[in-house]
Amino acid sequence: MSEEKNIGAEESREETAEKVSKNFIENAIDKDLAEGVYDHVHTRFPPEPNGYLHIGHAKAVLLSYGIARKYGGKFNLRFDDTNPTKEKSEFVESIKSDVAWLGADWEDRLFFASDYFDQMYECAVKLIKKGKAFVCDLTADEIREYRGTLTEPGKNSPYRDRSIEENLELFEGMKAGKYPDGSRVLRAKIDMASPNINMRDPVIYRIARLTHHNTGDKWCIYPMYDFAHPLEDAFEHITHSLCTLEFEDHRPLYDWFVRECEFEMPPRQIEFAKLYLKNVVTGKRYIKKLVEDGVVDGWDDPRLVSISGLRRRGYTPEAIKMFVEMSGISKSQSTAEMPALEYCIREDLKLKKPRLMAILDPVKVIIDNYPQEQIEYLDAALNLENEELGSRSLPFGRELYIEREDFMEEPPKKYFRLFPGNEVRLMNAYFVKCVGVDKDENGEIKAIHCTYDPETKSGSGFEGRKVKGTIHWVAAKTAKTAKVRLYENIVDEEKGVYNEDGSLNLNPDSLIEKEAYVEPALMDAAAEDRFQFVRNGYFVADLKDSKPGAPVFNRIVSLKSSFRLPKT
RNA sequence: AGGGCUAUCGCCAAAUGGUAAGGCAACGGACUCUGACUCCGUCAUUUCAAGGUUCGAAUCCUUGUAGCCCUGCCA
Repeated sequence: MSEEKNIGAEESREETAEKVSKNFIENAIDKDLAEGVYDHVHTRFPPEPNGYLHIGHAKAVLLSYGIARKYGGKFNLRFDDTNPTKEKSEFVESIKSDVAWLGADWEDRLFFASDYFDQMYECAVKLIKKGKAFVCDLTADEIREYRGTLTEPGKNSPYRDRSIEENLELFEGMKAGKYPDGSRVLRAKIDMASPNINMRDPVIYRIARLTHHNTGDKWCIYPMYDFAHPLEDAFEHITHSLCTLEFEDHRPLYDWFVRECEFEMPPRQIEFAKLYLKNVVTGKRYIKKLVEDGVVDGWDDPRLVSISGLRRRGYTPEAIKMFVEMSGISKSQSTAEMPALEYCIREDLKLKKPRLMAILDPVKVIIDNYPQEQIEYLDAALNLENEELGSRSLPFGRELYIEREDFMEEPPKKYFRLFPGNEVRLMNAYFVKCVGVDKDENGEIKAIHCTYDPETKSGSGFEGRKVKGTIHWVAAKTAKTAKVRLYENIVDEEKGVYNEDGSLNLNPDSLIEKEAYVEPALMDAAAEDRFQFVRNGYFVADLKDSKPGAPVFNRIVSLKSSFRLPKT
């Protein structure tokens, strides 16, 4: 216990030293701690197990977990499973796996709202006994009518003044299954004229004979979110219950339940803005349709921003954490841009991962003055900026592949790659000079002829002359092929995410698969190994489709580039 | 008789009455065996608007404006 606190305190010092200012939630917590409202911090992430987590949830997970860590407190994972119509065990498993992957450690504190159903029932009884709740026989439609509107007050239910005894008996009957589904509800007795609609005698229990993923058929009444959530927080001794902005209007109700149920250390709800990404689809119904239509390869398709999709795409938990921290916490509705996320993954992988060569769009180069059958093994560093990564043996020969875009027969100004008469460096190897081009009958380039200069070998210390361009390559004779997948946004950013009818405006080129020539060392890649393919971007060996000796590479993100071919 | 919340650079975001941080993006330039990285420089005389208070206002007051959320027996 005290050891944990020390670790937390140490981190707190480190992190505040780096971070100039705190966010508004940390300020509020500081104040609570200073005023003695709480003497510790305990947070939670409370998803409903009704779907998969996405990048937006990552903010909520990492924020609550991060705050707990920062203050030397605890963090719970709790499934808010009070509505069996939408919830499945499949989702609790995927959510647990995603939260764990993100690095949020709930230790032994995994909870289910449904584990508290007995306690919640007791709280409801307590409210009835205090005259603060009543059983209402109005139909759903009638309740809606009685509720009033945004601009008009509601009116009291005719059942509002039932005696405590009658309410107790009726509520017990509800629990015992005496009444049909939907025939009665338990409501809090608050104020039908409140300008806050949430306070107009909200429903707190409904009758529904549904099999619950956790409690089975034990219950035929289920508590509503507004009643259940504050109780869950209180039962777990949560201090700061962080949630998103749309629950702001529910806070008075949250506080009302906590007060009326008479908890000793009431939790405090604080709301923050969700994290949206520009031009990115997160809507459940849209993604569901993409999956059903076979447009994407499941909820973990690398083009999706589900946590599992991001993982398959090659994003790291570290990068996602960096992104969430970079985006900041506030109450103003905000939409981050994709390049910020891309920056984070590049930044994370830059020094950590080896940089090798692969040719995505090959054209052949023949080095006329290089011995016909010779293969030469070069020692090439895996990452010039991180020597610890070591080097690999890189085969070089007379015939090579280079990228088609690295050669132009008639180059524009400032093109300093390969063109007739020009000399470039083959990365990790020699200078080569273009001396001619073979074409077929259609004028398509079949091969580029070069000569090389043996004196210019990499690492030889050759200083005789400099060359403006360096290009990457793979030796033809030893090249292996691997499937690569290049991803773009699944929707068309230029013309807009949505069509006029509300459907998604899909980008037909969101996935391009090709066979690439790769250097032999890449064939050892295991699933989830990440690399930089020099000048092409960062790639990951696909989690699902990579087989030993036959990796499939997903492009995580391209490299930044300021190179622009002048328009002709 | 509506209520709640939010407005600071293209995008995030700090500043807690003391003279507009930082990051992403963008744009110059240097360097370069990745047109990457790195480095250096540019990028809000002004904080939604208009008034007011003050020696001093993004911060306080007034009046507007705009955006988001709320009328599930969903969460």
